[in-house]
Amino acid sequence: MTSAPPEVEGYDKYAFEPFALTADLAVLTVREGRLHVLLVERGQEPYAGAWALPGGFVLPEESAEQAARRELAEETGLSGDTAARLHLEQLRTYSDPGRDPRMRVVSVAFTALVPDLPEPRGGGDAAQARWLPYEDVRHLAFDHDRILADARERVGAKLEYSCLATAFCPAEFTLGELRQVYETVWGVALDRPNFRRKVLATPGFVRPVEGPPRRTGGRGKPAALYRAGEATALHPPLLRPEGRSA
Amino acid sequence: MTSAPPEVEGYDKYAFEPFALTADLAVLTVREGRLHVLLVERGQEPYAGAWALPGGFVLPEESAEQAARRELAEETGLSGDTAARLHLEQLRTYSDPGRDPRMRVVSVAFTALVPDLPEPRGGGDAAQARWLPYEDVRHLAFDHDRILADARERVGAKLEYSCLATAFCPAEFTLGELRQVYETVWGVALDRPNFRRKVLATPGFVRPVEGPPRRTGGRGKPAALYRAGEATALHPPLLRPEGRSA
DNA sequence: GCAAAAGTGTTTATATTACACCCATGG
DNA sequence: CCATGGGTGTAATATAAACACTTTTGC
Repeated sequence: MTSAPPEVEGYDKYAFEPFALTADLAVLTVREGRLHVLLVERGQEPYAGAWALPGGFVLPEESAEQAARRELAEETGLSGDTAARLHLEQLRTYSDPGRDPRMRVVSVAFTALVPDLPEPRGGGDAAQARWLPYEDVRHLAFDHDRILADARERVGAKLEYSCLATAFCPAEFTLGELRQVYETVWGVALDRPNFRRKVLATPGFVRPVEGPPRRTGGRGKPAALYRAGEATALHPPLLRPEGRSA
Repeated sequence: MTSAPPEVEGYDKYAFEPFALTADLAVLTVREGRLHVLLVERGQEPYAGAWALPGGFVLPEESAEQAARRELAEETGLSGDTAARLHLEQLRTYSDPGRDPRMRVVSVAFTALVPDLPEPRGGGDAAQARWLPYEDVRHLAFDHDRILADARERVGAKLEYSCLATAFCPAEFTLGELRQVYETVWGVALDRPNFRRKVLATPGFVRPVEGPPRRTGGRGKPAALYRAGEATALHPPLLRPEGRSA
């Protein structure tokens, strides 16, 4: 229910301790066989000089998701057009009192899965923005360590039963690249032939690219190219060998 | 990132349009083979007289989850102790500008799965509180129709790969009751023998109750009793016949 | 006895797993 | 020609689905 604020009956917006709302992003990508996270170096207190997830305050006329896209474009130099098309997913909201020393700040966290992008340039409030390997990340500002860990867990689980993995790939990709996404996020090796059959047996997961141009990931035989299909769910799911879920 | 609010550098908490934060709950139960939702009738404008999800404002020293438990206890007459033990799960946050006509209100929505409880008594801001069959619910206040639909979808998906279904059951339950949870939420009939094997084959899903007392759900042969086990994930998952996922 | 639900067994289909093997390319 | 990754085939195993049958209760 959404009745009037406590201690107030006449909707006096300023009569109670205000909340600030931020949108923070865990932007993940697979680069050189390792999971990477987009981080910014904070330019001001608190936590000046520390690494943090990109994000910022939600403006009065924005939804949290709009704010997330805007902040991402501002802080990384992505074009607004690219940011508008990104796969963004709401992760959860962090509302513990005291998570920001200045005032009551509630953060709506998002997860973004992106293909390997060019190195970002800093901008906005961020002193600099960089991709860092997930394993090397420690001691982020605020409760961002926890947010990042939650994002990683969620992504690992969603790969099992959704077609999300294609979001890590460029528009056209080989099945080897797609498999590498799973292997990187799950940290296991998958059987190549079985992976291929599984993916191709799922209607709408990937669609072969017509023109028989082929491309190689480096060495070896050139592979057929695919695009992401229209399906979003995976049935039956692709379970990881030593499975866990959310 | 969480730098200073826009248009402000000195952390003047009152210099920008304030947000209010609410916690709203989709409390679901299975009753007489149908999914039911706990709703309250609004006692004041806006939407006075309309049905809404229980919930209310997050207080300055609370997290959203604490607020959700407190509001649930207040509005339904559940003991604070019961509310403290409920299975509560954050669903998502709704932040569209304009979702509340009075001011900028952001809602953190939770889903609660509860066993068949006694009819609630109204309290707090609510004129009355009632269980209503999910299928009959329409035209809730604010964007609560959407929140409720999201909650239902999430619960249906989570039954597949988590042990959540036991949250709908009382402390001791029969496998028939557990199966009815699945059948009700998914709207399909499940094969009894196969369901039984599947549940018993999952370590930690249910634990048999020692004393061989047995109980019947109504007619038929008395069934063995079980308690919820310590497992939270289901591996491999229990897929619904005509599957979908989140 | 009959209906209803529990519980056991069995058969068949489908999915997963673990390999062996050939193909095309770069160096 | 050999290392590397793409792609095909196949047999062994595990899981899921369908259904027949016995048991125990209330009425």
